Amino acid sequence: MSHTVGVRQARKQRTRQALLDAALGLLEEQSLSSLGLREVTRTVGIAPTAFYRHFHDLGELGVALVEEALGSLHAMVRTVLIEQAGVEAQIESAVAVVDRHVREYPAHVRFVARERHGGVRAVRQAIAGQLDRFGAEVAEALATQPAAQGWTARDLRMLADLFVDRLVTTAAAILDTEDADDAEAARARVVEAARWQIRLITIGQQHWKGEAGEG
Amino acid sequence: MSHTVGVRQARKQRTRQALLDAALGLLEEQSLSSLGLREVTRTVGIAPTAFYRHFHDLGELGVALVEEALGSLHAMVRTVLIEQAGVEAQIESAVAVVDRHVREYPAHVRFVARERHGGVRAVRQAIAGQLDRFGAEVAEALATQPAAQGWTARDLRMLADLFVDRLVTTAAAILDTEDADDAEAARARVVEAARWQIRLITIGQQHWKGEAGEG
DNA sequence: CGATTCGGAGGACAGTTGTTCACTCACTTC
DNA sequence: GAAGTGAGTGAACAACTGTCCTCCGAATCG
Repeated sequence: MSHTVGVRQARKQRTRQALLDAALGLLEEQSLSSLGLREVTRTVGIAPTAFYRHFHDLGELGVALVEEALGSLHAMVRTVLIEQAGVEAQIESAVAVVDRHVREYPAHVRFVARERHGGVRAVRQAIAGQLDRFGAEVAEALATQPAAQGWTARDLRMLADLFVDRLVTTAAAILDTEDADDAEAARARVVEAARWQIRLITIGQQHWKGEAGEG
Repeated sequence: MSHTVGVRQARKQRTRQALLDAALGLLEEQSLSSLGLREVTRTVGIAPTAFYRHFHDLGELGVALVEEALGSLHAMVRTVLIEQAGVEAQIESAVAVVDRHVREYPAHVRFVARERHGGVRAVRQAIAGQLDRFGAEVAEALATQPAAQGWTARDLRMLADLFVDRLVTTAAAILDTEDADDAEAARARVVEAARWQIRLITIGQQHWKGEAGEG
């Protein structure tokens, strides 16, 4: 009973992961719609036909990559918005989480930024779906905060989307600093600008009702 | 002296434009790094080798497309921020300009959104350069407004970038509504959300000094 | 008018692509 | 331990790619 999972199935999942890893590596310098099936299998070291044992399509592989890249996103909402107390601490934490995530998984972030509006419909929809769920979760978390009492669900959602878009844009902007003159300094500037911008949005949130009470 | 421009040069520029148009059309359903040179010349109706008379590379064609797509951007700053008086009118005007621009040039907008983080470095840099100039111009325009008196150039630039990013994101989001169930309604929701979000940012701007006076 | 320039045509080149088919052979199952 | 499953192989297919070279013919120039 030492192999309840099955040697075969384990080996299959290992080459499946190898395909995902190889594709992610190749996608650092091209986009999914130009990636070749043979290109991927060649870098893994298997025959081209073996690819079909795992995916019908390169698009299907792309969707799997989206899951891998954005699946861990949801745990972050809790980390930032629930475990932290105080607006300033939340801003600091949110930006820090993004910064750290880009440093740890640059290829995943690049993939999402590139394919969010890329040429493969299925992948675009997968990313849009994940970000939509993410926005909903942030809105839900915001609703529990004292600063958002009395807000409609719709307003909370628009605010959440504003935060999410800003974090996604920030992640992409951090990546772009990699080939700058002084990469680390440029990165610090982007992160600082993101903190400033989110703080400004928060101030807008706090004064919303007083300024533009909705009819 | 009726042909000072030259029949030859005019014909050349006409096929050059045909190449750009054909490429833009093909790029609606794929990304630049997967676009084929022969694919483009085939839809134009010329021999593959004729391509080299106009561009060394498909990347070079891409850079030309960036110029075509984003070159008209700078005139918009004046339209929105100078010709309009009053914050509310400016917000309305900015969002309306984006909405109209996406409706008139959807392929150009899609191209920019797709290639902003796409697989061709030269095109990425061209887009980044244009958006950078755009941000600088918005910051400059903001500086003339009474609401921004006493702000540092750095703060104005971060605020401008926040506006620019929001408008770019909105343009891309509008495009995504094209294949929704009720496209026109979804589009209206996106536009309304953008207005709401920009209004909130503006409120943050107005209360910035009072809340977080910098040392 | 003659000479020259140059946008475009057409053929040919070696490589690459996705997909098919029949196959092997280690693992699983009974 | 025999039968069956299924991940991976390897050859072959037609279709396609970017680029090179030579050539044509109309627009330009002196």
